[in-house]
Amino acid sequence: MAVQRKLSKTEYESLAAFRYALRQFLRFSEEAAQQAGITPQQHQALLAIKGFPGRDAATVGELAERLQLRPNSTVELLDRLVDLKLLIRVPSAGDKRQVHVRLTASGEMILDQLSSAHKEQLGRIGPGLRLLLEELGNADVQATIASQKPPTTPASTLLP
Amino acid sequence: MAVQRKLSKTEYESLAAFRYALRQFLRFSEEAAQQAGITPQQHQALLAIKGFPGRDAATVGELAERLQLRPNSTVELLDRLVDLKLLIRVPSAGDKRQVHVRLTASGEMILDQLSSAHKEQLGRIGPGLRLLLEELGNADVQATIASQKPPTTPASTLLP
DNA sequence: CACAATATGTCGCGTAACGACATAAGTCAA
DNA sequence: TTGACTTATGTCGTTACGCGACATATTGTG
Repeated sequence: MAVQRKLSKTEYESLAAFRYALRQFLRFSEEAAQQAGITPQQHQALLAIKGFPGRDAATVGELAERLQLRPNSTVELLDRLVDLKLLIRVPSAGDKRQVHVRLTASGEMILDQLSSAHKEQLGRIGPGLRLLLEELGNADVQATIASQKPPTTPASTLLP
Repeated sequence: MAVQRKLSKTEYESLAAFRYALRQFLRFSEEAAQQAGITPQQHQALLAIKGFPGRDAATVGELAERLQLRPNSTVELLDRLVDLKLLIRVPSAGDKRQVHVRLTASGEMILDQLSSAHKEQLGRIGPGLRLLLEELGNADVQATIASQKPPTTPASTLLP
């Protein structure tokens, strides 16, 4: 299938607006993590563990997938969190190659605080993000090719 | 206003699922950029320029805001893109402190290719992301505090 | 006109993620 | 059982991005 080329100016603006919103959210997240005394990556790891579907622990491999990191990078990230006493390694009962990882009380506190802040922030910006995504989904292929007929007013121009 | 604490397991899972989806998208984006021969950051810069609202050029400061980077970091990023001949600096007509930046033909080609791929991908994952955001927005504060009554089945458990 | 504020640019540093490699534990077939 | 092969985790040196601190040029302001 050939890649469809020649996007309209409006589509570029929509894509850019989406990334801008994403970066703003990630910046908020980074600053929140820093204020909590950890790095953004450490925050992500804590959340991936506590928020693992159906469990509140996970193996290194599972976290590597959820964080989209190489397994060895994940090990290094977890090492730092263990040093901070925010999580502990738990030898797996079954497969002894695996190592489970679980939050400590300190880890839970920090994650709780950060997650509350993030939930609030997502409540604020969520609707805007959804609008941007909808706008990108509605991409009128006709107007895209012809680069004519301005499509429905882009949400990107409506946001602050 | 006091930060609301004690999130439910479901809320942690929703937050984690959202970040997982985000990371998957960003990973896709990173790989697409690499295959196009540039770094993810360079791709973001090209998009921010071409997708700047109302213009197809921007100043360093404007890009710093849109990319959520420090101005000096932005300069370095732009330097690399100029080296690659993907964009050019244009002295500002008015304020001579400012420097505008614009894509070259090569830059346009690469961005066009990448943007098409991203538009496709967002068409695929957009609906899932919107569901996750809606789920996070609907956060039933009642159930959150009591940590009881499983809320509406989380979209995170429905996705592949 | 002095002086503060703004915009861009330079340099050295800290660090996160990676690739390449190492080790331990499980699996499977003959 | 043994041996070969795979999987899971961990170690180490390298690379590159973003940053803080600082420098320069232009603009605004009293």
